[in-house]
Amino acid sequence: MKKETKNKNTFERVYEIVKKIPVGKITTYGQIAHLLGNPHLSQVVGFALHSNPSQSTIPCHRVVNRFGALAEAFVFGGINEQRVLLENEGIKFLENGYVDLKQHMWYGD
DNA sequence: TTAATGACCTATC
DNA sequence: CGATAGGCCATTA
Repeated sequence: MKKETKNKNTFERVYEIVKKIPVGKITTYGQIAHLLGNPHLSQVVGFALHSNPSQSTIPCHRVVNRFGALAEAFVFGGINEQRVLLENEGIKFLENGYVDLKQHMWYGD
């Protein structure tokens, strides 16, 4: 017996939010978790992207940690690849290799 | 099946 | 002020 089918899990919630990120902007796991209602869901957010069931649909490269640094573990072909992707969208990187959160930090809608 | 981990963040001592 | 532990959800072994 299945339970309710329209039960939207937090996972899908994360996907919806990540997919809603406008081009040229980025967000952090904590921000998404906060939008979900629990700031501690940040772990789930990272896991959602890790599973990446819709890698082609979910711009994981737009999601960075709270420091504005990209997760070196999730880079598909190298951190450089991600930097190029973000720069291609108009995101500027700092000399330290971090993203300028003050410039592209996206706060939900 | 149970158990433990994980691309994290926040709160507390 | 600095460091530590906890927490939440789903996936994987």
